[in-house]
Amino acid sequence: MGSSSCFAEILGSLVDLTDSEHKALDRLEERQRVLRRGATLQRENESADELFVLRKGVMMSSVLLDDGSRQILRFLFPGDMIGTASLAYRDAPETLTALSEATVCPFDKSAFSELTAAHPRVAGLIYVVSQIERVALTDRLASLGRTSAKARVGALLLELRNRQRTTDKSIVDEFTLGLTQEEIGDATGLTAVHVNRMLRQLEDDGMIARRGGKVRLLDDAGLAQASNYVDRFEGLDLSWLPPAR
Amino acid sequence: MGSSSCFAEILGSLVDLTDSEHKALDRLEERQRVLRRGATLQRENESADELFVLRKGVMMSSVLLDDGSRQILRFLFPGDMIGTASLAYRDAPETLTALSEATVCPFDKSAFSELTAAHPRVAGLIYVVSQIERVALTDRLASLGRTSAKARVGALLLELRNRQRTTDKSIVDEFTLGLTQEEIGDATGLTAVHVNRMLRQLEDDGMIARRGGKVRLLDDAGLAQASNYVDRFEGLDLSWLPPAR
DNA sequence: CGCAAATTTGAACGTAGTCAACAAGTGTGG
DNA sequence: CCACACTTGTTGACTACGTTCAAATTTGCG
Repeated sequence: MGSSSCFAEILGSLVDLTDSEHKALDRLEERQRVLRRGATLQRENESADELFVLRKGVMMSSVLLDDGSRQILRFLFPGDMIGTASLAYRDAPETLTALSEATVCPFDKSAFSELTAAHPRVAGLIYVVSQIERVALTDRLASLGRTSAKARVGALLLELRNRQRTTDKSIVDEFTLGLTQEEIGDATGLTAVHVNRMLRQLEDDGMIARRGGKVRLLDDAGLAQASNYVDRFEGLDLSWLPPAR
Repeated sequence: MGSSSCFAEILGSLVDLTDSEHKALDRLEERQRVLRRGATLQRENESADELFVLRKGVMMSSVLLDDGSRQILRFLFPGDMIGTASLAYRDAPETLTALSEATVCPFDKSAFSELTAAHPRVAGLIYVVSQIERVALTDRLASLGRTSAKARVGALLLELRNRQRTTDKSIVDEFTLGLTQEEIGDATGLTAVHVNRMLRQLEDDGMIARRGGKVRLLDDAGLAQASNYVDRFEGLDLSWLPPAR
Protein backbone atom coordinates (compact mmCIF):
# COMPACT_ATOMS: atom_id res chain seq x y z
CA MET A 1 0.00 0.00 0.00
CA GLY A 2 1.16 3.49 -0.77
CA SER A 3 3.48 2.06 -3.39
CA SER A 4 1.85 4.26 -5.99
CA SER A 5 3.41 7.38 -4.48
CA CYS A 6 7.10 7.65 -3.71
CA PHE A 7 6.64 10.69 -1.57
CA ALA A 8 3.91 9.02 0.46
CA GLU A 9 6.36 6.23 1.17
CA ILE A 10 8.70 8.66 2.93
CA LEU A 11 5.90 10.29 4.91
CA GLY A 12 4.46 6.86 5.58
CA SER A 13 7.71 5.82 7.24
CA LEU A 14 7.08 8.61 9.75
CA VAL A 15 3.38 8.05 10.52
CA ASP A 16 0.54 5.81 9.34
CA LEU A 17 -1.23 7.71 6.61
CA THR A 18 -5.01 7.58 6.26
CA ASP A 19 -6.67 6.58 2.99
CA SER A 20 -7.72 10.11 2.36
CA GLU A 21 -4.17 11.36 2.90
CA HIS A 22 -2.89 8.68 0.54
CA LYS A 23 -5.35 9.71 -2.13
CA ALA A 24 -4.39 13.34 -1.81
CA LEU A 25 -0.69 12.52 -2.06
CA ASP A 26 -1.23 10.35 -5.13
CA ARG A 27 -2.43 13.44 -6.96
CA LEU A 28 1.10 14.86 -6.85
CA GLU A 29 2.38 11.98 -8.95
CA GLU A 30 -0.21 11.73 -11.67
CA ARG A 31 2.10 12.95 -14.43
CA GLN A 32 5.58 11.64 -15.22
CA ARG A 33 8.64 12.83 -17.00
CA VAL A 34 11.79 10.86 -17.79
CA LEU A 35 15.20 12.54 -17.76
CA ARG A 36 18.38 11.28 -19.40
CA ARG A 37 21.61 11.27 -17.42
CA GLY A 38 22.95 14.82 -17.45
CA ALA A 39 19.62 16.44 -18.30
CA THR A 40 18.74 19.71 -16.59
CA LEU A 41 15.29 19.88 -15.00
CA GLN A 42 15.56 23.43 -13.81
CA ARG A 43 18.22 26.07 -14.37
CA GLU A 44 19.38 28.68 -11.87
CA ASN A 45 17.77 32.11 -12.44
CA GLU A 46 15.27 30.80 -14.94
CA SER A 47 11.63 31.07 -14.03
CA ALA A 48 10.26 27.99 -12.30
CA ASP A 49 6.68 27.39 -11.32
CA GLU A 50 6.54 23.65 -10.87
CA LEU A 51 7.61 21.31 -8.11
CA PHE A 52 8.47 17.66 -8.52
CA VAL A 53 8.60 14.38 -6.72
CA LEU A 54 11.67 12.39 -7.68
CA ARG A 55 10.44 8.90 -8.37
CA LYS A 56 13.47 7.11 -9.76
CA GLY A 57 17.18 7.82 -10.16
CA VAL A 58 19.60 10.24 -8.51
CA MET A 59 19.74 13.97 -9.11
CA MET A 60 21.61 16.93 -7.69
CA SER A 61 20.99 20.57 -6.96
CA SER A 62 23.84 23.00 -7.55
CA VAL A 63 24.78 26.64 -8.06
CA LEU A 64 27.36 28.29 -10.28
CA LEU A 65 29.51 31.12 -8.92
CA ASP A 66 30.60 33.84 -11.26
CA ASP A 67 34.21 32.69 -11.35
CA GLY A 68 32.81 29.57 -13.02
CA SER A 69 33.15 27.25 -10.05
CA ARG A 70 30.25 25.10 -8.98
CA GLN A 71 28.90 24.12 -5.59
CA ILE A 72 26.73 21.05 -5.36
CA LEU A 73 24.20 21.74 -2.62
CA ARG A 74 22.49 18.43 -2.26
CA PHE A 75 21.96 15.02 -3.79
CA LEU A 76 18.38 13.99 -4.41
CA PHE A 77 16.95 10.49 -4.09
CA PRO A 78 13.63 8.80 -4.85
CA GLY A 79 10.84 10.09 -2.64
CA ASP A 80 12.39 13.56 -2.32
CA MET A 81 10.20 16.53 -3.11
CA ILE A 82 12.37 18.80 -5.24
CA GLY A 83 12.22 22.32 -6.57
CA THR A 84 10.49 23.49 -3.39
CA ALA A 85 12.20 26.87 -3.68
CA SER A 86 9.57 27.64 -6.33
CA LEU A 87 7.13 28.02 -3.46
CA ALA A 88 9.02 31.12 -2.38
CA TYR A 89 10.77 32.40 -5.50
CA ARG A 90 9.73 33.42 -8.98
CA ASP A 91 13.11 32.30 -10.36
CA ALA A 92 14.94 29.14 -9.38
CA PRO A 93 17.85 29.77 -7.00
CA GLU A 94 19.49 26.46 -7.90
CA THR A 95 19.98 24.14 -10.86
CA LEU A 96 18.49 20.63 -10.83
CA THR A 97 20.33 18.00 -12.86
CA ALA A 98 19.88 14.25 -13.33
CA LEU A 99 22.94 12.22 -12.37
CA SER A 100 21.44 9.01 -13.72
CA GLU A 101 18.39 8.32 -15.81
CA ALA A 102 15.62 9.67 -13.63
CA THR A 103 11.83 9.89 -13.45
CA VAL A 104 10.17 12.93 -11.93
CA CYS A 105 6.51 13.76 -11.34
CA PRO A 106 5.79 17.44 -11.90
CA PHE A 107 2.92 19.19 -10.12
CA ASP A 108 2.12 22.82 -9.67
CA LYS A 109 1.97 25.12 -6.73
CA SER A 110 -1.80 25.10 -6.59
CA ALA A 111 -1.72 21.33 -6.04
CA PHE A 112 0.63 21.91 -3.12
CA SER A 113 -1.62 24.63 -1.80
CA GLU A 114 -4.76 22.47 -1.97
CA LEU A 115 -3.01 19.46 -0.47
CA THR A 116 -1.69 21.32 2.56
CA ALA A 117 -4.87 23.30 3.17
CA ALA A 118 -6.98 20.13 3.08
CA HIS A 119 -4.55 17.98 5.07
CA PRO A 120 -2.92 19.83 7.95
CA ARG A 121 -1.14 16.73 9.18
CA VAL A 122 0.46 16.22 5.79
CA ALA A 123 1.44 19.89 5.82
CA GLY A 124 3.07 19.26 9.20
CA LEU A 125 4.91 16.22 7.87
CA ILE A 126 6.19 18.19 4.90
CA TYR A 127 7.46 20.80 7.32
CA VAL A 128 9.14 18.08 9.38
CA VAL A 129 10.90 16.71 6.31
CA SER A 130 12.07 20.20 5.42
CA GLN A 131 13.50 20.54 8.92
CA ILE A 132 15.35 17.25 8.54
CA GLU A 133 16.79 18.48 5.27
CA ARG A 134 17.71 21.80 6.82
CA VAL A 135 19.63 20.05 9.59
CA ALA A 136 21.37 17.85 7.03
CA LEU A 137 22.39 21.05 5.26
CA THR A 138 23.86 22.45 8.46
CA ASP A 139 25.84 19.23 8.85
CA ARG A 140 27.35 19.87 5.45
CA LEU A 141 28.03 23.47 6.40
CA ALA A 142 29.99 22.32 9.45
CA SER A 143 31.72 19.76 7.27
CA LEU A 144 32.90 22.40 4.78
CA GLY A 145 33.71 24.97 7.42
CA ARG A 146 35.47 22.89 10.02
CA THR A 147 36.66 19.51 8.79
CA SER A 148 39.61 18.27 6.73
CA ALA A 149 39.42 17.24 3.11
CA LYS A 150 39.59 13.58 4.07
CA ALA A 151 36.72 13.93 6.52
CA ARG A 152 34.56 15.72 3.95
CA VAL A 153 35.03 13.00 1.39
CA GLY A 154 34.38 10.37 4.03
CA ALA A 155 31.17 12.06 5.14
CA LEU A 156 29.97 12.25 1.55
CA LEU A 157 30.60 8.55 0.96
CA LEU A 158 28.62 7.67 4.08
CA GLU A 159 25.74 9.91 3.12
CA LEU A 160 25.55 8.54 -0.42
CA ARG A 161 25.66 4.96 0.79
CA ASN A 162 22.99 5.54 3.44
CA ARG A 163 20.63 7.37 1.11
CA GLN A 164 21.00 4.71 -1.57
CA ARG A 165 20.40 2.02 1.01
CA THR A 166 17.01 3.40 2.01
CA THR A 167 15.96 3.06 -1.63
CA ASP A 168 17.67 -0.19 -2.44
CA LYS A 169 17.71 -2.60 0.50
CA SER A 170 20.21 -4.88 -1.26
CA ILE A 171 23.03 -2.42 -0.58
CA VAL A 172 25.02 -3.14 2.54
CA ASP A 173 28.49 -1.77 2.30
CA GLU A 174 29.37 -1.87 -1.38
CA PHE A 175 27.70 0.60 -3.72
CA THR A 176 28.17 2.45 -6.99
CA LEU A 177 29.24 6.03 -6.55
CA GLY A 178 27.63 7.30 -9.73
CA LEU A 179 29.66 10.49 -9.39
CA THR A 180 32.85 11.66 -11.04
CA GLN A 181 35.64 12.84 -8.77
CA GLU A 182 35.00 16.30 -10.11
CA GLU A 183 31.42 16.09 -8.83
CA ILE A 184 32.63 14.86 -5.45
CA GLY A 185 34.91 17.87 -5.41
CA ASP A 186 32.09 20.25 -6.24
CA ALA A 187 30.06 18.80 -3.39
CA THR A 188 32.88 18.93 -0.83
CA GLY A 189 34.52 22.19 -1.87
CA LEU A 190 37.68 20.48 -3.13
CA THR A 191 39.42 20.05 -6.48
CA ALA A 192 39.05 16.81 -8.40
CA VAL A 193 42.77 16.18 -8.02
CA HIS A 194 42.60 16.45 -4.26
CA VAL A 195 39.51 14.25 -4.09
CA ASN A 196 41.50 11.60 -5.89
CA ARG A 197 44.28 11.84 -3.32
CA MET A 198 41.81 11.67 -0.43
CA LEU A 199 40.15 8.57 -1.87
CA ARG A 200 43.58 6.97 -2.16
CA GLN A 201 44.39 7.90 1.43
CA LEU A 202 41.08 6.51 2.68
CA GLU A 203 41.94 3.34 0.79
CA ASP A 204 45.48 3.21 2.23
CA ASP A 205 44.00 3.78 5.70
CA GLY A 206 41.84 0.71 5.19
CA MET A 207 38.60 2.70 5.48
CA ILE A 208 37.35 1.93 1.97
CA ALA A 209 38.05 -0.37 -0.98
CA ARG A 210 37.50 0.52 -4.62
CA ARG A 211 36.96 -1.68 -7.62
CA GLY A 212 35.82 -0.15 -10.89
CA GLY A 213 33.36 2.56 -9.96
CA LYS A 214 32.21 0.62 -6.89
CA VAL A 215 33.14 1.59 -3.37
CA ARG A 216 33.04 -0.61 -0.29
CA LEU A 217 33.01 0.96 3.15
CA LEU A 218 35.25 -1.20 5.32
CA ASP A 219 35.02 0.66 8.60
CA ASP A 220 31.63 2.28 8.93
CA ALA A 221 32.07 3.29 12.54
CA GLY A 222 35.57 4.66 12.04
CA LEU A 223 34.47 6.62 9.00
CA ALA A 224 31.44 8.04 10.81
CA GLN A 225 33.58 9.04 13.76
CA ALA A 226 36.35 10.60 11.68
CA SER A 227 33.92 12.59 9.59
CA ASN A 228 31.37 13.68 12.20
CA TYR A 229 28.58 11.86 10.45
CA VAL A 230 25.11 11.75 12.03
CA ASP A 231 22.07 10.02 10.54
CA ARG A 232 19.43 12.72 10.60
CA PHE A 233 16.50 10.39 10.06
CA GLU A 234 16.82 9.19 13.65
CA GLY A 235 15.73 10.62 16.99
CA LEU A 236 12.55 12.14 15.63
CA ASP A 237 9.57 13.27 17.68
CA LEU A 238 6.33 13.84 15.77
CA SER A 239 3.89 13.70 18.65
CA TRP A 240 2.80 17.30 18.10
CA LEU A 241 1.30 16.77 14.64
CA PRO A 242 -2.34 17.82 14.20
CA PRO A 243 -4.93 15.04 13.76
CA ALA A 244 -5.22 13.31 10.37
CA ARG A 245 -8.10 14.00 8.02
CA MET B 1 -1.24 47.11 14.09
CA GLY B 2 0.66 43.89 14.28
CA SER B 3 3.27 45.60 16.43
CA SER B 4 2.41 43.25 19.26
CA SER B 5 3.94 40.29 17.40
CA CYS B 6 7.42 40.38 15.91
CA PHE B 7 6.85 37.30 13.87
CA ALA B 8 3.62 38.69 12.43
CA GLU B 9 5.61 41.69 11.28
CA ILE B 10 7.78 39.48 9.09
CA LEU B 11 4.82 37.56 7.68
CA GLY B 12 2.95 40.84 7.33
CA SER B 13 5.71 42.15 5.08
CA LEU B 14 4.90 39.30 2.70
CA VAL B 15 1.08 39.50 2.67
CA ASP B 16 -1.67 41.48 4.40
CA LEU B 17 -2.70 39.44 7.40
CA THR B 18 -6.33 39.22 8.48
CA ASP B 19 -7.42 40.10 12.01
CA SER B 20 -8.00 36.48 12.80
CA GLU B 21 -4.50 35.57 11.58
CA HIS B 22 -3.05 38.38 13.66
CA LYS B 23 -4.84 37.16 16.75
CA ALA B 24 -3.62 33.63 16.24
CA LEU B 25 -0.03 34.79 15.77
CA ASP B 26 -0.17 36.92 18.88
CA ARG B 27 -0.71 33.76 20.89
CA LEU B 28 2.86 32.67 20.10
CA GLU B 29 4.23 35.68 21.92
CA GLU B 30 2.20 35.71 25.10
CA ARG B 31 5.11 34.72 27.32
CA GLN B 32 8.52 36.38 27.44
CA ARG B 33 11.98 35.50 28.60
CA VAL B 34 15.01 37.78 28.77
CA LEU B 35 18.49 36.41 28.07
CA ARG B 36 21.78 37.99 29.06
CA ARG B 37 24.54 38.30 26.51
CA GLY B 38 26.23 34.91 26.25
CA ALA B 39 23.29 32.97 27.72
CA THR B 40 22.42 29.61 26.17
CA LEU B 41 18.78 29.11 25.28
CA GLN B 42 19.16 25.58 24.03
CA ARG B 43 22.13 23.23 24.04
CA GLU B 44 23.02 20.69 21.33
CA ASN B 45 21.90 17.15 22.17
CA GLU B 46 19.80 18.22 25.12
CA SER B 47 16.09 17.60 24.93
CA ALA B 48 14.12 20.53 23.54
CA ASP B 49 10.37 20.76 23.29
CA GLU B 50 9.79 24.47 22.90
CA LEU B 51 10.09 26.88 20.01
CA PHE B 52 10.65 30.61 20.28
CA VAL B 53 10.11 33.85 18.52
CA LEU B 54 13.09 36.14 18.88
CA ARG B 55 11.68 39.51 19.82
CA LYS B 56 14.74 41.60 20.63
CA GLY B 57 18.51 41.24 20.28
CA VAL B 58 20.79 39.05 18.19
CA MET B 59 21.41 35.36 18.71
CA MET B 60 23.24 32.57 16.93
CA SER B 61 22.86 28.88 16.29
CA SER B 62 26.00 26.76 16.29
CA VAL B 63 27.36 23.23 16.57
CA LEU B 64 30.47 21.85 18.25
CA LEU B 65 32.58 19.24 16.47
CA ASP B 66 34.39 16.67 18.51
CA ASP B 67 37.80 18.18 17.90
CA GLY B 68 36.46 21.15 19.85
CA SER B 69 35.98 23.47 16.89
CA ARG B 70 32.72 25.30 16.44
CA GLN B 71 30.65 26.12 13.38
CA ILE B 72 28.20 28.97 13.59
CA LEU B 73 25.28 28.00 11.39
CA ARG B 74 23.21 31.12 11.41
CA PHE B 75 22.65 34.49 13.03
CA LEU B 76 19.17 35.16 14.35
CA PHE B 77 17.38 38.50 14.34
CA PRO B 78 14.13 39.88 15.76
CA GLY B 79 11.10 38.31 14.11
CA ASP B 80 12.88 35.00 13.46
CA MET B 81 11.18 31.83 14.64
CA ILE B 82 13.94 29.80 16.30
CA GLY B 83 14.39 26.30 17.59
CA THR B 84 12.19 24.94 14.80
CA ALA B 85 14.25 21.75 14.73
CA SER B 86 12.26 20.75 17.82
CA LEU B 87 9.36 20.10 15.46
CA ALA B 88 11.29 17.20 14.02
CA TYR B 89 13.74 16.12 16.72
CA ARG B 90 13.51 15.05 20.31
CA ASP B 91 16.96 16.50 21.04
CA ALA B 92 18.25 19.80 19.74
CA PRO B 93 20.70 19.44 16.84
CA GLU B 94 22.16 22.89 17.43
CA THR B 95 22.97 25.27 20.27
CA LEU B 96 21.17 28.62 20.57
CA THR B 97 23.10 31.44 22.22
CA ALA B 98 22.37 35.13 22.80
CA LEU B 99 24.99 37.45 21.28
CA SER B 100 23.46 40.50 22.95
CA GLU B 101 20.82 40.91 25.59
CA ALA B 102 17.83 39.28 23.98
CA THR B 103 14.12 38.71 24.52
CA VAL B 104 12.50 35.49 23.33
CA CYS B 105 8.90 34.32 23.45
CA PRO B 106 8.66 30.59 24.11
CA PHE B 107 5.70 28.56 22.90
CA ASP B 108 5.16 24.87 22.59
CA LYS B 109 4.66 22.54 19.71
CA SER B 110 0.94 22.21 20.31
CA ALA B 111 0.57 25.96 19.79
CA PHE B 112 2.35 25.58 16.46
CA SER B 113 0.15 22.65 15.57
CA GLU B 114 -3.07 24.49 16.36
CA LEU B 115 -1.95 27.64 14.58
CA THR B 116 -1.05 25.89 11.33
CA ALA B 117 -4.11 23.62 11.33
CA ALA B 118 -6.45 26.58 11.86
CA HIS B 119 -4.67 28.93 9.46
CA PRO B 120 -3.45 27.20 6.31
CA ARG B 121 -2.24 30.44 4.77
CA VAL B 122 -0.08 31.14 7.80
CA ALA B 123 1.22 27.58 7.55
CA GLY B 124 2.12 28.32 3.92
CA LEU B 125 3.87 31.54 4.90
CA ILE B 126 5.88 29.73 7.54
CA TYR B 127 6.91 27.23 4.90
CA VAL B 128 7.88 30.07 2.58
CA VAL B 129 10.06 31.65 5.26
CA SER B 130 11.72 28.28 5.89
CA GLN B 131 12.47 28.06 2.16
CA ILE B 132 14.03 31.52 2.20
CA GLU B 133 16.19 30.46 5.12
CA ARG B 134 17.11 27.23 3.39
CA VAL B 135 18.28 29.13 0.32
CA ALA B 136 20.26 31.52 2.52
CA LEU B 137 21.91 28.44 4.02
CA THR B 138 22.85 27.15 0.58
CA ASP B 139 24.39 30.56 -0.15
CA ARG B 140 26.59 30.09 2.90
CA LEU B 141 27.43 26.58 1.79
CA ALA B 142 28.63 27.88 -1.57
CA SER B 143 30.50 30.61 0.25
CA LEU B 144 32.39 28.13 2.44
CA GLY B 145 32.92 25.64 -0.33
CA ARG B 146 33.94 27.84 -3.21
CA THR B 147 35.00 31.34 -2.22
CA SER B 148 38.16 32.89 -0.76
CA ALA B 149 38.56 33.94 2.85
CA LYS B 150 38.17 37.59 1.91
CA ALA B 151 34.93 36.94 0.06
CA ARG B 152 33.51 34.95 2.98
CA VAL B 153 34.18 37.74 5.43
CA GLY B 154 32.77 40.28 2.98
CA ALA B 155 29.60 38.26 2.51
CA LEU B 156 29.14 37.97 6.27
CA LEU B 157 29.51 41.73 6.76
CA LEU B 158 26.88 42.38 4.10
CA GLU B 159 24.48 39.88 5.58
CA LEU B 160 24.85 41.25 9.11
CA ARG B 161 24.37 44.83 7.93
CA ASN B 162 21.31 43.97 5.84
CA ARG B 163 19.63 41.95 8.56
CA GLN B 164 20.26 44.64 11.15
CA ARG B 165 18.90 47.24 8.76
CA THR B 166 15.53 45.52 8.44
CA THR B 167 15.18 45.78 12.22
CA ASP B 168 16.68 49.21 12.72
CA LYS B 169 15.92 51.59 9.86
CA SER B 170 18.50 54.13 11.12
CA ILE B 171 21.35 51.92 9.88
CA VAL B 172 22.60 52.83 6.43
CA ASP B 173 26.16 51.77 5.95
CA GLU B 174 27.72 52.00 9.40
CA PHE B 175 26.80 49.39 11.99
CA THR B 176 28.07 47.62 15.09
CA LEU B 177 29.39 44.16 14.42
CA GLY B 178 28.54 42.75 17.83
CA LEU B 179 30.79 39.79 17.08
CA THR B 180 34.33 38.95 18.04
CA GLN B 181 36.73 38.03 15.27
CA GLU B 182 36.71 34.55 16.69
CA GLU B 183 32.95 34.38 16.13
CA ILE B 184 33.34 35.70 12.59
CA GLY B 185 35.86 32.93 12.07
CA ASP B 186 33.51 30.29 13.42
CA ALA B 187 30.83 31.51 11.03
CA THR B 188 33.11 31.64 7.98
CA GLY B 189 35.22 28.57 8.64
CA LEU B 190 38.39 30.59 9.28
CA THR B 191 40.70 31.22 12.22
CA ALA B 192 40.37 34.43 14.21
CA VAL B 193 43.87 35.41 13.11
CA HIS B 194 43.02 35.11 9.46
CA VAL B 195 39.74 36.98 9.91
CA ASN B 196 41.77 39.83 11.32
CA ARG B 197 44.02 39.84 8.26
CA MET B 198 41.04 39.75 5.90
CA LEU B 199 39.39 42.69 7.67
CA ARG B 200 42.61 44.62 7.32
CA GLN B 201 42.82 43.75 3.64
CA LEU B 202 39.21 44.80 3.04
CA GLU B 203 40.09 48.05 4.77
CA ASP B 204 43.24 48.53 2.68
CA ASP B 205 41.19 47.78 -0.43
CA GLY B 206 38.87 50.61 0.52
CA MET B 207 35.85 48.31 0.84
CA ILE B 208 35.24 48.98 4.53
CA ALA B 209 36.25 51.38 7.29
CA ARG B 210 36.51 50.47 10.97
CA ARG B 211 36.32 52.63 14.06
CA GLY B 212 36.00 51.01 17.46
CA GLY B 213 33.70 48.06 16.99
CA LYS B 214 31.79 49.84 14.22
CA VAL B 215 32.12 48.94 10.57
CA ARG B 216 31.20 51.10 7.61
CA LEU B 217 30.69 49.51 4.22
CA LEU B 218 32.24 51.86 1.69
CA ASP B 219 31.57 49.95 -1.50
CA ASP B 220 28.35 48.01 -1.20
CA ALA B 221 28.19 47.00 -4.83
CA GLY B 222 31.85 46.00 -5.03
CA LEU B 223 31.54 43.97 -1.86
CA ALA B 224 28.40 42.22 -3.05
CA GLN B 225 30.02 41.44 -6.39
CA ALA B 226 33.27 40.17 -4.90
CA SER B 227 31.51 37.96 -2.41
CA ASN B 228 28.60 36.60 -4.47
CA TYR B 229 26.05 38.15 -2.20
CA VAL B 230 22.33 37.92 -3.07
CA ASP B 231 19.49 39.34 -1.01
CA ARG B 232 17.15 36.40 -0.57
CA PHE B 233 14.19 38.45 0.56
CA GLU B 234 13.68 39.64 -3.02
CA GLY B 235 12.15 38.07 -6.10
CA LEU B 236 9.43 36.26 -4.16
CA ASP B 237 6.23 34.84 -5.61
CA LEU B 238 3.51 33.98 -3.12
CA SER B 239 0.55 33.87 -5.46
CA TRP B 240 -0.08 30.18 -4.74
CA LEU B 241 -0.91 30.60 -1.04
CA PRO B 242 -4.28 29.21 0.08
CA PRO B 243 -6.98 31.73 1.02
CA ALA B 244 -6.78 33.46 4.41
CA ARG B 245 -9.09 32.55 7.25
C1' DC C 1 43.37 51.58 37.86
C1' DG C 2 44.12 46.83 36.82
C1' DC C 3 42.84 42.66 34.76
C1' DA C 4 41.02 39.69 31.19
C1' DA C 5 39.49 39.40 26.71
C1' DA C 6 40.11 40.72 22.10
C1' DT C 7 42.94 42.48 18.44
C1' DT C 8 47.08 42.86 15.82
C1' DT C 9 51.33 41.47 13.71
C1' DG C 10 55.27 38.40 12.36
C1' DA C 11 57.41 33.98 11.08
C1' DA C 12 57.20 29.19 9.98
C1' DC C 13 54.42 25.49 8.54
C1' DG C 14 51.08 22.52 6.17
C1' DT C 15 46.96 21.52 3.61
C1' DA C 16 44.93 21.94 -0.53
C1' DG C 17 45.31 24.11 -5.26
C1' DT C 18 47.51 24.48 -9.79
C1' DC C 19 49.73 22.83 -13.73
C1' DA C 20 51.15 19.19 -16.48
C1' DA C 21 51.64 14.64 -18.27
C1' DC C 22 50.05 10.16 -18.76
C1' DA C 23 46.89 6.12 -18.10
C1' DA C 24 42.57 4.08 -18.07
C1' DG C 25 37.94 3.94 -19.27
C1' DT C 26 33.82 5.00 -22.29
C1' DG C 27 31.37 5.70 -26.19
C1' DT C 28 30.88 6.44 -31.25
C1' DG C 29 31.21 5.84 -35.96
C1' DG C 30 33.53 3.72 -39.66
C1' DC D 1 34.79 -5.07 -34.08
C1' DC D 2 38.13 -2.04 -33.84
C1' DA D 3 40.06 2.69 -34.04
C1' DC D 4 39.72 7.13 -32.49
C1' DA D 5 38.20 10.84 -29.63
C1' DC D 6 36.97 12.34 -25.30
C1' DT D 7 36.11 12.13 -20.65
C1' DT D 8 37.73 10.54 -16.27
C1' DG D 9 41.25 9.03 -13.17
C1' DT D 10 46.10 9.08 -11.41
C1' DT D 11 50.49 10.86 -10.10
C1' DG D 12 54.34 14.28 -9.50
C1' DA D 13 56.33 18.87 -8.78
C1' DC D 14 55.55 23.34 -7.40
C1' DT D 15 52.74 27.14 -5.42
C1' DA D 16 49.74 29.64 -2.40
C1' DC D 17 46.23 30.32 0.87
C1' DG D 18 45.15 29.85 5.33
C1' DT D 19 46.82 27.85 9.97
C1' DT D 20 49.68 27.67 13.92
C1' DC D 21 52.36 29.53 17.41
C1' DA D 22 54.02 33.35 19.80
C1' DA D 23 54.30 37.92 21.48
C1' DA D 24 52.91 42.71 21.76
C1' DT D 25 49.16 45.98 21.94
C1' DT D 26 44.58 47.68 22.52
C1' DT D 27 40.02 47.57 24.38
C1' DG D 28 36.44 46.99 27.55
C1' DC D 29 34.97 46.42 32.06
C1' DG D 30 34.59 45.73 37.30
